[in-house]
Order: sequence, then C-alpha cells, then structure tokens
Amino acid sequence: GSVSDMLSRPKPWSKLTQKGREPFIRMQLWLNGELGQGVLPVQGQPQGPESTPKTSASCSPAPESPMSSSESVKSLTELVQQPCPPIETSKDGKPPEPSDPPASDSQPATPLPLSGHSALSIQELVAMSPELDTYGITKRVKEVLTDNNLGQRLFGETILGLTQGSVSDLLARPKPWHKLSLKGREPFVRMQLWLNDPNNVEKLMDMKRMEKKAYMKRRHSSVSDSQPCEPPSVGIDYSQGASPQPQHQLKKPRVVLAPEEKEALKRAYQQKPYPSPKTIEELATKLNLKTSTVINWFHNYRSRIRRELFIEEIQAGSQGQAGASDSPSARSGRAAPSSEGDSCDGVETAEGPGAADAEELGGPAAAAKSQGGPAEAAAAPEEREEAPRPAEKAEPPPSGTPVPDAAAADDEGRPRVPPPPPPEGPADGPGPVPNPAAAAAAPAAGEDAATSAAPPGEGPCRARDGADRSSALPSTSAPAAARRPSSLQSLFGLPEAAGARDSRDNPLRKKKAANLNSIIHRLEKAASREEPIEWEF
DNA sequence: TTGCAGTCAATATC
DNA sequence: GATATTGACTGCAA
Repeated sequence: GSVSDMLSRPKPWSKLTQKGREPFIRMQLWLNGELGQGVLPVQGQPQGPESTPKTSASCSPAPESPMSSSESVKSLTELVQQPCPPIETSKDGKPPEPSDPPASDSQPATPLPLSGHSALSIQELVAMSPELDTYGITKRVKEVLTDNNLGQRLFGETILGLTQGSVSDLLARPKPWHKLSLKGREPFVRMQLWLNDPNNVEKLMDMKRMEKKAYMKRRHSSVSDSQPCEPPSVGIDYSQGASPQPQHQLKKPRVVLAPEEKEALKRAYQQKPYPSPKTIEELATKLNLKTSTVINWFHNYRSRIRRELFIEEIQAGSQGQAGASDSPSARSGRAAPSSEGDSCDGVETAEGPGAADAEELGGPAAAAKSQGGPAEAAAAPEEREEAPRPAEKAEPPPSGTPVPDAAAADDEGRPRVPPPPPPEGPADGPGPVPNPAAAAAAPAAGEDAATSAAPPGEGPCRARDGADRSSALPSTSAPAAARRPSSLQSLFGLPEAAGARDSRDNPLRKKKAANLNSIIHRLEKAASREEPIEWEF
C-alpha cells in the first residue's frame, strides 16, 4: 500500500522528512543498479552474519580501510566517483555544488570535495552511512592535518565546505553520531571519505599550493594597482546588493559580553537553564543586554555544554581509569580555558552547591550591574511553571528545583546540561547522565541500571534509541554497523565504526551515577511536592 | 512558539 | 597566521 501510494503520489523532495526520503533514495539506488538485494538493510533488520561490531576503540587509523573485498566493489566510494545523474534532490537545502569558482580566487567557494563528481549526493551517502565514530574520525583528521601541516581553513573549505570556525569546533567537540542529524553527519562522512582517500593529503597540498599561487598573484596585481586593498573579501557581497555605497558598516557590530555579564548569565543558567521570557526579560534589563542576546546566549550555552559533556565522556571513556583526575575538568586543554567558565562555571561548584544559588545574579555581575536580587529571586516561583514544559520535561534538576546547584552542576561541577528534550518519550528507565559518550561505549547490557544504564548520555534518548534501533543493542553502534552492507563498511572504513569504546566501568561514570542517584532522590522529593513533572533521566 | 542543530563569521588567543 | 571561542542566524521539528 505504501509503495503504491508513493509511486502514484510522490511528494516533492522538499516536503519529505528525512525518513520520508529514504524510500526515494532507495529507489534511486535501485534504479542505478546500485542496490542489490538487501544491500541496504532496513534499519533494525538484522542482516548477514557480519556481526562484527567493529570495535574501534583502539582504532588506529583505519589503515586505508582495506577497501577490501570485491564485494565492496560497490562501495559507495565508487558510487561517489561515478558520474551519474545527480539526484537533483540532493541539493536539498544546499545550493548545487558550485562548480564554479576556481578556488583560485578569494575563497571558499569550494564546498564540494568528494572527488568533485558525486554520483550520490553526500546526503545519500550520509543516509546510508553506518554509524561512525565521530570522535575517532576527528581525532584522525586532526592528526593528519597537523602531521601534514594543513590548516583547518583549507580543509574546511575544500573538503567539508565549512568555515574554519566550524571546522575547529567540529574537530574539537564532535558530537556522537547518534545525536547528529543527517545534516550534522555530513561533515563526518566527508571526513571519513577523505580519510579513506589515499591521496587525500596530496590533494589538499595541491590545493594549498594553488591557493598560495592565487594569493601571490592577487597580491602582486593589487600591489601594482596601488590599491592597498581593503580587505578583499569584504565588500564583495554587500556592494552587490545594489545599495549605493552602503558597503560595510551595515554589519552590526558583534556583541561581546563582558565577563561579569557572562558570569551573571551562567548563574542564571544554573538557576534555570530554561528561563521564562519574563526571566530573560529581567536578565536582559539587569545586564543591559538585548533580550535576543540573552536568549541566544542560553541557547548557545545549553548546546555547547551538552557537547562538552560528550567529549568529556568520550575522553574519560577512552582514558579508561585514568579518568580519576577526571578528564572532565581536565578536558581538552583548550576547552579548559576555563576562563570561559564553561568548565568553571559549573564549577562554581567549587563554591559548593548552593553557592551560586545564593548569589544568583548577585555575583560580580549583579554587583556590577544590578543591585536588587537577581531576577531569579523574583522569578523563583515561576521556575515551576517552566519545568513542566514539554521540552524540558526531561530536564532534570536545574530548573525549578530548590536544590539547583547540586542539580545544576554535575559532579565535576560543570553545569548540568539539561538533557535534551527527550525526543521520544518511551520509558527509558533510569538512565540519566547526560553523557553521550557513554552511549557510544555502553555495552550497557549488563550493568546495573544505575550505572551503565545511565547511559548513554543523552540519557534518555540514547538509551532508548539504542533499544529501538535494535532491540538488543544498548550500545550505540556496533550492531548497527554490523548489520550494514559491507560495501558501506568498506566505504566508511569501518574500523571506524563507533561503538566499541570501552568506557564502561570507568570511575567517572560510577561517580556520576552515584551523583545522579542523589539528585534524583532530591528531585523526586521536590517533585512530589507539586511538580507534575516527569523527571526523566 | 520554543528549543535545538548546524553554521557563519567576528574576535580572541596561541 | 592558525586556531579557538562565541554571538547570531537559519531552518526544522514538536
């Protein structure tokens, strides 16, 4: 029935959801003859015997993923090279690969890597990609780049089609595969493909050379032109708009929050990761910021904290016991620049729970900018209302609980990340800890609910997630990958398949689990008082 | 509407 | 000059 419907009344690509697009991708592949029987196992459908979870924990650089076996002939890699009619849809949101700009020039313009010609759009590849070990991939990419003295900008612009800042962020704080949307997976697939390309480095080197040449040329010409050049890039876009001489200054200056302001915001965050409009309003007023700035700050902060947690877990996991010192805090050096406080703010922990609470905005910021009690104080009451909000239901502690701090910061003191709104609500039992990494690693299966189960980080979802995907796989990847077509495996250099990181047992997790228990306990208490929230951990 | 993911791009740092 | 950080923006989903 579905097929009939689909064949007779196909929806336009743009109207399809990711899921909805899948059948079309399959059909396209089938039409291309790339899809043999069972080649694209439907998710969750156990397939072939290859139950090899590709443990990549130790994944050493996927040795050129032995594009081995014949079978893999059909490896997507090949497909990718194959000049076949691009599936128009592929464009999805993006503009067609600008085949234009001879990179030579100013800049970017080179979004599309993958050997230029892609038979299958990257999206298709992504859609079919097995679970990848994002952390491992970025790690390898970083190695390759540094080893070969290749910059992030170049790599980003030519291989990923992203800007330097994005690349930096991506490499430093990769999200777990299962937490990524199709779009978000794209860069990782590209990276994986790039890693698998034996000529990857050379190609980039070439690009580098070309860029240099172009740069020199430009330089020379401009010099001779006597025009000391204004930032070349600048003006390009703007002018075009037609506006007479608007040029630059249409740009609004970037807002830079003062340390005190950040402090105040962080305190507020600890009180309420999801402040009500009213609270935001107050905060904005107090800090003399635009409400949009405050809103943006909260959004950014929440999502960044979330990511931080993930890498911490990953690192903790991979470091195994070493974790004691707690990678968390130790976290990647740079992230650490605690200055930013992300790490520290939560850490205000140092001040012990409640500390932050007590001062709320009162801290430096308050001192500096406001005087009255923190908005929170006033808002306290409303906190309650917020909590229940759907999106936050899973959100644990922070919001409205009277014991915010404890809840607000995890053991490491880091601000507790409001677990992402539980995507799907199914029971996920106990697993709280917002720690994705665990997910990746959690062989959970056996561990006691409290600990392992806690899984996977993103707590709720992940756990569930895994469960859904394959009934039995708690852990994220393995199975998934295993089930996948070998062609894909070869393509993606499976060794990379996520999975297999053994973080289980690491002390950090236990610690967290314990901490969670206590938090849960308190929350339940609080909840029982009046909050109808279903705390999901 | 709200929250989030993914990015960009301006700055800050190294 | 390369990287890292971060405020803002876009698009999407619930």
